[in-house]
Amino acid sequence: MSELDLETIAVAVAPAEKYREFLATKSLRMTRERAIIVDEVFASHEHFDADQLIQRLARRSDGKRVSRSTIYRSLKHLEEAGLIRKIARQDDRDLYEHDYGYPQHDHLICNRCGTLTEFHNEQISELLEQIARDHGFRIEGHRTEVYGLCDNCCRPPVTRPKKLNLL
Amino acid sequence: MSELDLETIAVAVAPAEKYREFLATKSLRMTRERAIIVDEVFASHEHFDADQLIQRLARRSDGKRVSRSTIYRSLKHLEEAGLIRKIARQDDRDLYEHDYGYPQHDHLICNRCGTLTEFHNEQISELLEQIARDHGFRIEGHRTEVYGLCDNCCRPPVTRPKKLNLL
DNA sequence: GTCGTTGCAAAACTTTTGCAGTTCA
DNA sequence: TGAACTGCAAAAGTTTTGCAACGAC
Repeated sequence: MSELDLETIAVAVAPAEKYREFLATKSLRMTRERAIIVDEVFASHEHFDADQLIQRLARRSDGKRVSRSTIYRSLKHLEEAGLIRKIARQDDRDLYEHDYGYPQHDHLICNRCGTLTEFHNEQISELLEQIARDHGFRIEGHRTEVYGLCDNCCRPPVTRPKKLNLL
Repeated sequence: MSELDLETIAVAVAPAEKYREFLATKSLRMTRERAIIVDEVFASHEHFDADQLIQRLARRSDGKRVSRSTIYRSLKHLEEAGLIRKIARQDDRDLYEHDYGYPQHDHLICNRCGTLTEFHNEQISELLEQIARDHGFRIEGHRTEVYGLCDNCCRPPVTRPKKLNLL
């Protein structure tokens, strides 16, 4: 099984604080709603889409509800602030992941079960840098999505005929 | 300036013919509309989105109009048939490019002007193969998008303030 | 007090779908 | 002839926006 082999990197300030700084630079305000959202976004390291975040916020027992519009508006901010980034589209929705306090990485995406596996490879980054240089291009970021079948899905089905279990 | 340094590869059959074969395998029919669409899609090698294709078809002087629904339906077929593929999202629309008669490649995408520059690098493919192997993952394809500023956009602006011209 | 912000409902947009009539094989 | 196809209009689904009330600084 492929395990997550990346580690969280040390960050100078918490996401909420970084968000606050970002807001300050644009003369925007840290509101109750924005605090709730950045909290919830960084409460779990899973990738998520807008709808899932809306669900998670609706499920909170503390009644800290935030409207759909505000969530969409905040996702834009968080992306602009470099706290999260879009990684792909899945089921016609934009998928986000943490971009702050987490090293650059790419994804293996299973065409059958949708599982995302993260990986990091420095050589690829170096090659891309080289290629960009050759084209007079200044890299700000990249996204590599590898599609195919994950470990689980390219094995023969685990639910074999009973007969085989007896062999 | 970065020029397109990829060449069209020889293909055994024309796109329209390949489409016909695909349709045959699914007991579908080659209709007047489908012929018009595959023709128009392969008339130019530029990447495009559904709306642009609709515009191009609407602009045809021969009056070969095709409805929006049929175009969307055909794009799905063409993708499934391996004739085109989605390369990214731009302006909230799926962007397509030719996938038949054209070698695998990736893109440098300018964050400012949106220009797409194609490149191909075999070493990256090999690295990805290696990484996939390590994870028990079977690659079916990949997409690498490099974001940043293209050659043009990372130079100082050519249209300077008038004052500077007088210095 | 001044703006920025929120929530709501409505709008905007791309893409999909149901259906009646049409066409291909 | 019959199943597949088209075009239309309507629907679906996500994301955005106008606006009046509200809240941060």
